Amino acid sequence: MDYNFSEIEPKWQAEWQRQGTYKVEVNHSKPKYYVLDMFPYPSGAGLHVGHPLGYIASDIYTRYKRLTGFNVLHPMGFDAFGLPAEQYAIQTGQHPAKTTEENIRRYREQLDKLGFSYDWSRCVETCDPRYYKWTQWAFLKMFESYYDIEKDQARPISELVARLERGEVAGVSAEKWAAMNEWQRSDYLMNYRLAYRADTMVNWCEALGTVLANDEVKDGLSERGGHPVEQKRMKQWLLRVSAYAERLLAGLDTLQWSESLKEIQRNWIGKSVGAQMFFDIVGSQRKLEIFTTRPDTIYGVTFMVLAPEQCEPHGHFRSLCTPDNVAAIDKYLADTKKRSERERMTETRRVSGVFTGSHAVNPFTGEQIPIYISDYVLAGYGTGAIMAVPAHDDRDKAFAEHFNLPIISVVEGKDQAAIDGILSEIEQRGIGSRKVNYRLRDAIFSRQRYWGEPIPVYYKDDIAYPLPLEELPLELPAVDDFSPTRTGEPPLARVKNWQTKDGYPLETSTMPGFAGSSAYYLRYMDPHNDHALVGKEADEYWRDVDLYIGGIEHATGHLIYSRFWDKFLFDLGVVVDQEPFKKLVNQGMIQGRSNFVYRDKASGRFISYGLIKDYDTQEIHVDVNIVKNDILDTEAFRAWRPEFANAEFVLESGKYICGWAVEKMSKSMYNVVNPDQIVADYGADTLRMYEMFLGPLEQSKPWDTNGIDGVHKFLRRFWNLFENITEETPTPAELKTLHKTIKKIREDIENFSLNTSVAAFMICLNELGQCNKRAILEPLTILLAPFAPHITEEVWSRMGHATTVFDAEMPEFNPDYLVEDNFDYPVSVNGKLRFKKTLPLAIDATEIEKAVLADENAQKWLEGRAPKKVIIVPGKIVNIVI
RNA sequence: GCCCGGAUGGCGGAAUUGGUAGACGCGUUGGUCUCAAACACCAAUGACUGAAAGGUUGUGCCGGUUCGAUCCCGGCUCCGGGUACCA
Repeated sequence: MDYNFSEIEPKWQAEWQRQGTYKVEVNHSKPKYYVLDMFPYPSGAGLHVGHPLGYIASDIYTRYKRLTGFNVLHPMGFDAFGLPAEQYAIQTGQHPAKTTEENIRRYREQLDKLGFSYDWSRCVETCDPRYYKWTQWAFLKMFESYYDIEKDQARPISELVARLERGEVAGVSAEKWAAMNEWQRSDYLMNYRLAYRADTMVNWCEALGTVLANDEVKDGLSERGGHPVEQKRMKQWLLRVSAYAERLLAGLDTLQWSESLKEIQRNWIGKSVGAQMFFDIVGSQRKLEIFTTRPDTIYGVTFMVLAPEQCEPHGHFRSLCTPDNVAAIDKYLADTKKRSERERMTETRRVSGVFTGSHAVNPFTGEQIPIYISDYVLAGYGTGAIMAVPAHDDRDKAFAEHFNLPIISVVEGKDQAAIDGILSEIEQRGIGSRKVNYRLRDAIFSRQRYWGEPIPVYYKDDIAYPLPLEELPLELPAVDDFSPTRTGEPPLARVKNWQTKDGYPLETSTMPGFAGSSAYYLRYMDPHNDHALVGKEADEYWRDVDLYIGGIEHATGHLIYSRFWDKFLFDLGVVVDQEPFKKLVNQGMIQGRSNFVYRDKASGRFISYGLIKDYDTQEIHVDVNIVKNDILDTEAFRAWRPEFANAEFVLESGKYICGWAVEKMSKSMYNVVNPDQIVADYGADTLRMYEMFLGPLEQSKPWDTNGIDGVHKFLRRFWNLFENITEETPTPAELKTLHKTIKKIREDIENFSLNTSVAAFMICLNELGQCNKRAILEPLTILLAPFAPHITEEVWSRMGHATTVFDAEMPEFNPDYLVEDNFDYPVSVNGKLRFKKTLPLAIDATEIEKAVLADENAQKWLEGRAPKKVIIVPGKIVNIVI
């Protein structure tokens, strides 16, 4: 009987579904394990061969954990809100809900064909009101919370109000609070709420008609679509992520993430420790506040610099601009504004600036130093003003050289003791204090778009009020036009009755993409709970994600927001763990491998790759699906496109060889490989094992089907062993092979070294030869089951088992089978002569030395040269030094 | 610029982290089967040299430590990723 994967695979997929093989429930008699994939955005293009890489790895791990006795939660869902569906809707008028639903169905079909062990009864879709009810709920909780610095956690805003009423908040007396009207109070509390509305500089994308978060902007262009992004002042909802900066940073140390990923997050949080200092201003009562990490260089300060925004007509330091300089300053401000946008695109920098006309006083030297304005100082970081030390900072130096300002060298290298000394003095003299600054900004939380969660807030006299929790979910209303209104308002402004029951207008912007993905891992634990995001029992059992697999591209977005969200829920007492993702593995990207044909410009014939140097040819992308091992299927090529119907070829060795290159996987390069095609040709088990065999999981690599036959051949050989299974007793050599393989596979899975484990299976079969003994094949089947679930399930049932192979137990490694009587010692004589000597393992070093020196080979070599010493690494090597 | 990571045959990649470099797979060559091709199976396969045994050389480049270095140290080159007037 042949290995008929196209019959076996659908049969078992249906059977697993019928039996609910992968359904999991809370089970206190077993240890839990939670394996999570980053859920996909269901795009219209469907899955390509790169998507499943991480899913296959996590599925192998899930099945392995289950076989070793864990109760494994392994869910899947869809990140269904997002821009592409909406862009498509604007173009075609098709409702995003409809296209999203279709895409999800297609994704689900494709995923099912690969034999994943997801518990689909726990599937969540972020655009489902039953799901986004809890996204909105968390938002309202954030709105009703503030960050208590002393307790170092989020607390209800009502506690802050109570403290204000008692006059316990610095700067606001009880009387002052009592005297405030509703509008003023709302305005004041907005400075504290964890979800707040503020007038801020935002990344505005004209083409997309919406604002974007910092992590959605790359090199001044939108991440989706690559449209230009500009800075604009707008009123927006934000999340006070910055309040959690220190906890987000400290928490990293407790996680089993790759160092590079942790480093990306550390840089993004960007903690810097230094001092906040106040400089007197000549002829003014005001002080100039700066932040520096190097207070020890204070004696080298020769000028001050302000960010341009500080000196705009309504800016903080406009008053420092003296009348004779105002004209020059305004010209400079106008120039920088224009320039900054252009420069973001070209990345060129040049020194520029203008003198304010005012001077500050160096508190340590008493010297008067000029105050400049320059665009190299950023308004958004620190205090938007710096003390310039040209001798010890490259940017300050460039500026000083350009404007002929003095450069005074004062310190050599960074000396923490000196810094601490100066800091103490600064604090003593009351001119500043120790201060920590973070680069991490609050996350902008409104998008001027339709296809997202409505923000559950309404307005009364321009004051924002939360919708009562009982009224959640606030469902996204139907519209038939998805573009912004004529006045530039979001699509929800078109909705006739977009208001509360009492007629107050609702917020018209929606939540960003990261909202729905921030707590989805919690919802999987208890997906049908109508009373809570996650119930106590479910949360206390499943706790956190033990293993999270996904792409590195979420390092500064989802993985920051999600950790923030989790910490907030922890403060609320809703979840028991402070970190959501204990261990995280980033799978590499699968790139496309394009193929080319070469058309001779003179004759129009197609020249095989090895011969093109003799012709003047034009390189043309050819569909990789009609090329195998770089050999073109010439008939398929003629059928591919009408203009090639009569193509003629110049072959080498009877074949047309194509050229190739690694490029991004994309339709236009004809290098997209669809997993469905591979599954049809080779089966899901082959695809699963081949994707793992391709190389280390974390590494990016081009998709290349050149080696897939080797893996398929392995499965066929495995299948054939079961043809005439016998009950014979295995030989010691066979048992040794089996246990060597058990050891290797178990270690490799634990280390995610899945490429070498596939190799280990192949070595195992090579060594076993035609061995068809049940005592060997049965444990081998269980071992292979995580990798190739269908074929193993089939042979398992043919071996007479009534239950699924995944209810079996993973075979244990027994070291006794690996003990050998003799061992090959490689012997090297001073690096020249090398030979192998078989010696008993259990003999002591001097005996080994004697035996080696007595060896014929060694004696011949050593003739006339006395050995100085013999180095023996037990069980490994003998080295004779002459 | 700064911070991470990497470089091994014709190709993808192994190497118990200081102990026989190149596992496993692909490709290539030769063979068996076949009228033939495909499939399958067997064998060889880093390079140079040699009829062979063997010899020489070999993990991006230069140098060092060591009996011994893909691995450790110093200095480069190139490639990938993150980040960027962050004071």
